[in-house]
Amino acid sequence: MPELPEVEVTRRGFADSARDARVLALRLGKPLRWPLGRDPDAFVGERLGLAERRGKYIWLPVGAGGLLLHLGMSGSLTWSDPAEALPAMGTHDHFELQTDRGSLRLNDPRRFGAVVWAPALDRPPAANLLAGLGIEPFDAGFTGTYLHAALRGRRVAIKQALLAGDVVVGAGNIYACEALFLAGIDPRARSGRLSRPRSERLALVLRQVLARALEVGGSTLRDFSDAHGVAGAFQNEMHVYGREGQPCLRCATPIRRVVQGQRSTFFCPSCQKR
DNA sequence: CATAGCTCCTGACCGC
DNA sequence: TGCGGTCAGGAGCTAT
Repeated sequence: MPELPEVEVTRRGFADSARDARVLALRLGKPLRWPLGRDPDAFVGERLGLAERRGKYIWLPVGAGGLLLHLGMSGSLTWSDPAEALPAMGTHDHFELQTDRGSLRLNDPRRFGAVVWAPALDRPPAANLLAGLGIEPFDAGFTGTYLHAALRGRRVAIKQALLAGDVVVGAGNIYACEALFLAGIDPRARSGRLSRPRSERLALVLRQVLARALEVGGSTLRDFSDAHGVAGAFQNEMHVYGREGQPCLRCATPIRRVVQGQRSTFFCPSCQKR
């Protein structure tokens, strides 16, 4: 599942190559989450800017506007150089941007992903989709103090608060579970009850786990690969995610799985406290 | 405002 | 081997 590390790894994989490229054609496959919102032919001749990331979204400037892309849960973007023979669009290829410098293609079996045109990042529909997103975990403002204050008054479990993305962006199911394990916090703990020191600890380990995943190319459980088709390796370093029943790597207690908000949560009942 | 539930989609997996 | 049922999951949307 593409979370912040996977999205950022993807962005880095094509941003420089795509910058300043001229659009030759835009092709669409099956519908994604929302319609593109603009005539595909209108992109032809326009120039790409430098792709940036906000949360799990990628903003790719095109002409005077841009495309907001999301990988959903099974999407991957690949960049191929113009020299490479471009394979025909496959069943799960739903978007392709051909340029004079290469092609960007979105493959997404589940089609929870999105590619939406907006006249600017701060105008609809991009602005609507980004509204309400929390702080970037690598922003200097993301501190224990911030986290503690942002969670104040909340009754939802800390795991769900992390997933919601309105406090801090970037963590999906994998990294939320891993960060809580590393912080020694029970995922079912009420978010508003998190102490200052534990908030501090959580902010720190969340940044650390995301940074580590970024370093090793993200996590590849099934579909994910970077802009050059390379799989990530963080799945080999997971402590709790997907490890139900297996011994905790720290204390050997069997890892437990519970469901929170229709989502699986994995944790060590011994290492993680409320 | 905060929260819970529903929804999109399809490959993988399970039991018969 | 084939088939139906169930599950997973990001996040917007609706309802409470």
